[in-house]
Parts: sequence; C-alpha cells; structure tokens
Amino acid sequence: MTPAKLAATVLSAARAVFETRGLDTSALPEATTVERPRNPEHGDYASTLALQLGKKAGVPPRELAAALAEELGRQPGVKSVEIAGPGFLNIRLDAAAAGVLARDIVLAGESYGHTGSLTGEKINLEFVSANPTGPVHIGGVRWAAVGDALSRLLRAAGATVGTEYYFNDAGSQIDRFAKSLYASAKGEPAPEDGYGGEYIAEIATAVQAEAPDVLKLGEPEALETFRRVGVELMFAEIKQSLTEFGVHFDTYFNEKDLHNRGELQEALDRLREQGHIFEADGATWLRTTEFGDDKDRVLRKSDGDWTYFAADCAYYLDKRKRGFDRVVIMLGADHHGYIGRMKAMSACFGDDPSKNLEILIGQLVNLVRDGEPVRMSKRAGTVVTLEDFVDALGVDATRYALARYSSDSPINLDIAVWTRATNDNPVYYVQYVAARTFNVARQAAEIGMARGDAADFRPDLLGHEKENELLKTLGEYPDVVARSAQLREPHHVARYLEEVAGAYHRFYSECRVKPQGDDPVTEVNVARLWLNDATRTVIANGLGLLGVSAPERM
RNA sequence: GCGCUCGUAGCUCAGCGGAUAGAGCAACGGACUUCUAAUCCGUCGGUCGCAGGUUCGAAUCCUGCCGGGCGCGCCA
Repeated sequence: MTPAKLAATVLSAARAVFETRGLDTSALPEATTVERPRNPEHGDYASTLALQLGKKAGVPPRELAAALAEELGRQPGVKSVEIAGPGFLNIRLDAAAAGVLARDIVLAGESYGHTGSLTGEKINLEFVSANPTGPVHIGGVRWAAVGDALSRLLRAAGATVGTEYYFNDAGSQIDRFAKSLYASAKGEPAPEDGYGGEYIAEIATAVQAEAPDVLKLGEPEALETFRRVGVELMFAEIKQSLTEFGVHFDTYFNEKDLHNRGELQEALDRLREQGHIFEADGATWLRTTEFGDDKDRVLRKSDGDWTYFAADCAYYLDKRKRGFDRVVIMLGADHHGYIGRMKAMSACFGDDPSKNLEILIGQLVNLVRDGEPVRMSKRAGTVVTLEDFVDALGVDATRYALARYSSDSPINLDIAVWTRATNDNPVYYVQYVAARTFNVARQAAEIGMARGDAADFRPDLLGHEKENELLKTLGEYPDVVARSAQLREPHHVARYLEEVAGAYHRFYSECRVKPQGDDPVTEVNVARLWLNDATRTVIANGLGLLGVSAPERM
C-alpha cells in the first residue's frame, strides 16, 4: 500500500460517508494526502481530512472523523484507525499491506518515482548562461548543479524539458575580453576595464598558436581575431568543464542569432501591436510600469542601438514561439532587480507572468576553509571557478553540496567537511547506503540466496519496527519527487535521501539480511533482501536526479 | 529612500496551515569475533529576530518594526 493509494482510499471513504449521510459531496477535494506523523504513537499515516471538511460540511470534525474512521477501518490493508485531538485520523497498516511496497519498488526499478505530475507541461529551463569571457565561476557552479538537477527532476515528473544556455559574443564585455587578450599577447598589462587572471594569458597564447601572425595584423584586425578565436576557445573550455561536471545543455543559444534573424524588431512590433510601446526623448520605450515595474524600460536607445533588455524580450518571445509554455530562468541574487521588468514584459506580450515566466533567484555561495573565505584560483585571480570546485571536492561532493540547500539560502561550504570521508559529510552518508546495499546483495548471492519469484515474496514478514520505518520512508519518494519538481526545489530530494539513509542504516544494524554464520536462509531473510534492493533502487534513483553516482563499493 | 530576500539549537541547515519544532556537526557517554564502524544507540542543547493580526490550529499566511545580504542606468 503506497501513501498515494492510502490517500485515495481515505478520499473514497469520505465520499461514502458523505453519501450515506446525505452531505454535499461538492465539499470534497479532488485529491488529498496522508502524512507521516513524527510521533510513531500516532500511527503509520495520518489524515487531516476530517478537520478540513468539518466546517464545509457543517459537521463537527470529531464526529466526521468517527464516521470516517469506521468506514476506513473496513478497508483491506488497514489495521486500525484512531481519532485523536480535534479530528486527526491515525491510521495503521497491516504488515503485509506495508510490505508489498518493497516488491513494487524493486519491480518498478528506475521508473519508481516517475510520477507524471507534470505531464503535458513544456518547460524551458535556462541556467548558467555565463558569457565566454572567463571560466564558469562560483555563482554559475551553483546553478549548474541545481539547474541540472531540476531538469532531471522535471523530466521525472513527466514534463518535457529543454535546457538552455544563453550567451552573448558580441557585447562590450566581449570587446573588453578581446582587448585583454590582445594586451596580454603584446606583453602589456590588462586594460583598466579588462579581465585579469592567468587564464587570459593562456587563452592569448592559444589564440596565437592558432593564428601565428595575429600580432602582425593592424589593431582592428588583430582584435577581431582575438575576439573570434578567443571566444571560441573560452567557450569550448566552458563546455568542457560543464561536461566533466555532468551537465549537458540541449541548446546553446547565441544572442547574435536574435539580431541576425530580426527577432528584436519582431518583438518590438509585437509589443507595439499590444499597445505598450511609446516614444520619448528620441528613444523607444516599453511601458512596463503598466504591469508593476518600477520604471519604464528603453528597448531602443536614442542612438538607434538596441538595449540588452530588448534582446531579453526577443529571447523570451523566441522561447514561447518554440512552444514552451513555461519559461524558467535561473539567476543569481545580484540580478533579482530584473524580475519586475521581466514579469512586466511577459504581461506586455499578453502572457500571464504568473504562469508563463518563472524567475528563480539563487543566493551566493562562499567556499570557506576554517571559517575563512577561500580565494584559491590560480587561473582566475580572486574568483573561484567550477574547476576549482571539482579539484577541491570532486564532482559528486560538489554537486551534492550545492544541490542540498535551498537556493534561497546563501551558503558557506567548508572544504574540510566536504572532502572528509566520514559521516560528517552528507554525500558519503548517502552514498554509503548504496555501497552497503550492493554489498549485501553480493554477499547474499555468494551463499546462493536470491529474491526469487515476486509471487513468493512474503510482505507480512517485514514487521520489525526498523523495517516498517524504512518502508514508510521509501514510500514517500514519489511524493518528494513530485513536490520538489512542482516547487522547483531539488534540495528536498537530497534531504529526503538523508532520511532514507538514516532509516536504512538503522534497519541494517538491527535486521540481518544475510543469515549469521551457518544459519539457514529463512523467508524473513529473503523478504529483507527485497527491502534491501528496494532501498538501493530509491537511493540510486534519487542520487541520479542530483547527478551524483551511487557507488557499488566504497 | 524604494524594492527583493534572509533571520529556527553553540555551528551548518531542514521543516506542504497541523499533534510535544527536527537532522547533522560540535560536547559528553556507550556498541565492532557479526552482511563494510564511512555505521548505530544514548545524554545535552530552543523566547522559531520582535510586536500585532487572520483561525479550530501559525516557524509557516498578512501588517509593522529591528538586524544581515543584494538590487535600484538610454550598461551588458
């Protein structure tokens, strides 16, 4: 019996009660959930449905709860139902009804947790989007980990997802990058507003290797070469570090294409048709204040050039035209000032900004050692890069550490903690479960012990307190996936996996899977092997959503 | 000044309007002849920043205040 099935049972019991008593069934919700009480004395699961419906139905909650409890108590698999407090229903399941979950999970395998809760949604997810003027730095790293995890999560929830990296290789930042490379190649110091760090020298040298005569060209031609080749090399390097980090983008979108295809003009025309464009001081404006922005925004400057915001509009329109009904953009906290104009822009196109555009803001990350901020990059000066992270923590620990916290929280990651191979380190705590479950299965196989046919599985033998706790925890996984996807918050998955890990370790220390010594293999051992393998499935699936490996040995 | 955001145990952080607010670390005390001790068990630890409001019920929602971070260009 999964929590979802139990919740459905509770709801149908409520419907039966309403019908017998002649109550208005329109007061019933479309769906309900059961929760796991913190206090084990409150049963396996609890429902607050009677509390919620009491007022609507005009029946005292406790009275409603009593009727519901009676009805529910007759359902197969339900062992007992108690009423507590103002009208909580505390439900206990038969060991057998709880235990079949182990078999269901094993049989579902990789698909366990794939809910379909977002089926039919077409979501565009943009993250990192760093310009190719340097290595991906600390803020981008957080989004690389969180954004990639979110894309996996959304897919697991059934959504169609397109991941996207937006970059600009024509703006003034790129000009400064080219000037910095040029200066470096000539042995001159970086320009006032240019880029520093050793990587500039490395890229400059690499450009000269590809274009040996570059310094003999006139300055405009030389700059153009440094710009073109430098961007190409830098971008290749960014893609390479992202690939090594396990992050792949479906689309790398170049701002220049928007200009070349006339999409900025098209966006402007579209906004004008909607009646939100006006001219003032020689410039063309979008009246974003109409939809709550602080001030109106310029799309085309008085000198005829487009603003960056105009490209944002065109890019948004482009995504929408490609059929994405939800445009999700992940930005650093320093960009939160864009939310107002972006939401207003969406509304100016006639969209619903609360549905079609989501902007997720991530707080900053500090890498610390002994409480002191780390400035460790040899290549990028004071900036900590993706490569620095991976060098210091490894891919698994970096991804896990960054995906473990709410993006709303600024985080301080202590290198000492995340490189330690002990249970201080949450990623090892979770991964160790994977290793243990593999090891248990290996050991069992060595003595010829096997799960056997699913039909012979004895769920009623999983009656131990620790088995019950583990089963209930494993049963929460689909809800965790659905909720994390809905909230766009992958950190719930990590926290949940830590709960699973705790439940498994406690099970492991009290319940033998493989018989001790030369003891014979019993049906209990076999039932536990199913539970062991179900845990491995959940841990592997969950870590997979975070892009973290589930090692067979540690 | 205006806006966004955060404030929960000594530390790092969870916590969907539900019951006695949790986890890990730190501190202290236990458990390996056993399927991996990278683990488990126990003790200690709280004015959920403050004050109101909404209701059967608020750490959670609303308002105000205090404190930290960030943002407020015809820049990109």
